[in-house]
Amino acid sequence: MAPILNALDHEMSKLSHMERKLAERILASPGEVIHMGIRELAEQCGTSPATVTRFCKVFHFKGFPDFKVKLAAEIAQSDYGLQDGSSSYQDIVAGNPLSVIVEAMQSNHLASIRDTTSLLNIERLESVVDLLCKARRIDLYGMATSSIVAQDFYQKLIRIGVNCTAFSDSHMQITSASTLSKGDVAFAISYSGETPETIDALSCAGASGASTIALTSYGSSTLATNADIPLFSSSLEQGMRRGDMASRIAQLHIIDILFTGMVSTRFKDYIPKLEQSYLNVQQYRHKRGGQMK
Amino acid sequence: MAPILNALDHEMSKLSHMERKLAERILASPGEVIHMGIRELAEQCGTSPATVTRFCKVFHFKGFPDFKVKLAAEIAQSDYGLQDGSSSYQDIVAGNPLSVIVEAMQSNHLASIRDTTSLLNIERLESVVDLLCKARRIDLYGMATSSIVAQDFYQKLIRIGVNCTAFSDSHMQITSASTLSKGDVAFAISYSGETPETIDALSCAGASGASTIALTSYGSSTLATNADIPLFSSSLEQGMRRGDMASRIAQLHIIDILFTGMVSTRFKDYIPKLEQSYLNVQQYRHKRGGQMK
DNA sequence: CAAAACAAGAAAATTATTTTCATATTTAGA
DNA sequence: TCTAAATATGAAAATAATTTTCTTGTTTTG
Repeated sequence: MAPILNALDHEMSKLSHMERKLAERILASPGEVIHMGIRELAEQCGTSPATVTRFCKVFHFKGFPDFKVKLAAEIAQSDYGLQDGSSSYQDIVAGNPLSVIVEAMQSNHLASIRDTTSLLNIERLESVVDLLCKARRIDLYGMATSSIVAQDFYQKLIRIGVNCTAFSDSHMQITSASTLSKGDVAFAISYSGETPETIDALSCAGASGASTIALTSYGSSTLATNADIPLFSSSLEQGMRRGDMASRIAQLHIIDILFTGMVSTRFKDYIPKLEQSYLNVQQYRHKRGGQMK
Repeated sequence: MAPILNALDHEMSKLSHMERKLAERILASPGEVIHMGIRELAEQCGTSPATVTRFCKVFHFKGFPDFKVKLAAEIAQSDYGLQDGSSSYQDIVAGNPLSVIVEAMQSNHLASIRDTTSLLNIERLESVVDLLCKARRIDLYGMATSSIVAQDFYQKLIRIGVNCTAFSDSHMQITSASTLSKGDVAFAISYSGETPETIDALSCAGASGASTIALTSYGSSTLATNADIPLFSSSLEQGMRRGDMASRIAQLHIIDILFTGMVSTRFKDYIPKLEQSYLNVQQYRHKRGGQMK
């Protein structure tokens, strides 16, 4: 599966002192090594370029550049392998070089999307899509980070002519919620599921007769319990305070599924509007560009 | 699926005669090209090494060796993907059942994050993180979908006490841009890289003396060309009008990396602020909850 | 305890890549 | 149409990267 890195590890005992240092460095972060020069790698291992070249030849590569290209290919493949199975969330701590952050972030976001997808309940999603399609009016509630997700959904829905509004002001949320009635939908978003403003708004909407949907991180939360239909994004390990980054990506993933589901089931109604809104923006731009010249 | 080869194909019309020959040769058998020297490739295309180097820079690579390593990684990925067929971007069409949509969406979002990560230039990211950390003031520009990304970044930066603002109003963008000066940073976001309002704002910011950063989809665009430092998220096949969904996820992925990079390099300055802002929100809520009961 | 074998770096040689510069070609404007 | 500017391109110089050679010091072995 990973012939090169495997070989480095396995042949470790047969290598000389400096060669072992090289092998260790490469195994530690191969992703970094493929972007290094021979001089740089040698320095980092307290050795000389000559030794690096010899090292590459020991493993039957033409030279260092050849080694890099082959290693890059191997890494790309094994990164891909992450897709099936091992999903681990990495916490990010002080002083990490950017290359480590990039890898950790990729790993977190991939895991987050995968985990969220596997938690999805198709039937429940279908009910939500159906409710949203039939809704006379849709209210979106979300504070802080979750307001970003709400705004995103809002922009999408507007483009297909759905009557909806996104609120991040807690007073406006409640005000709007109290004017909803049967056939309307309130859609509340909260990472923790414990944001009091959002809980209040959704409860109020439910009391007014609207259907209520909650999108929160997986686990029993007040918001999810109060909703007619709860949807869940994957939750990260507790205490990872910076973990709402992956969660937001997962929530947007769900939003995309819901939106695409709406467009797909009501193709004939929505697609022309989507095309039209796209073209209108283009045309407006063109006109403006012409005027400016 | 294959951002580099895709870009070569897609940008073909914008390339010059010799550059097109190069693109064609590379597309014909990329697997061969990654094992060639610059001289060899030049010869096979009846051109000079100089043109090859320039060609690589057009596509924002550091140089020919950098191009080879990145291409090797991409080929390895797509080869692997062919085995289970799940790695390509899927377009979503009418009447698809939700289960298909869910799978397609997962595939798209995963591919988007992986592709974007593989395109990242660590040194460039480091420069951006450095600029952002040292900035006296940061302006964020983005229209429509991109304003969501800008808002997201804004919320993060505010939490660590950075002096910044996110604009989606084109007049405000320009107004603010013209008041920037040396030591300030303008950060523009656009999926297409051709949003006129955003281009104007970034140019204006540059003229005012600020450092300019662009975040766009991969490929040569006006916005990227005008920026001091361009950053790229992976681009989808043309014509996939609903494709900005994956792009937005990829852009948020980059924002997360930048933000985490800032926090990580300036741990001592930022973390206390981050903790404090978190605790303050909690405390405020608790107080409010008490009063209401 | 020598002689052979090996490891490893310094520096030279080679090779690869990038940049500069001069020239040819195309494009845009008068 | 002609000229000026912009662009494209290759030759060659400059730079950088890599490999090889040569030397030295170390370990191993008889």
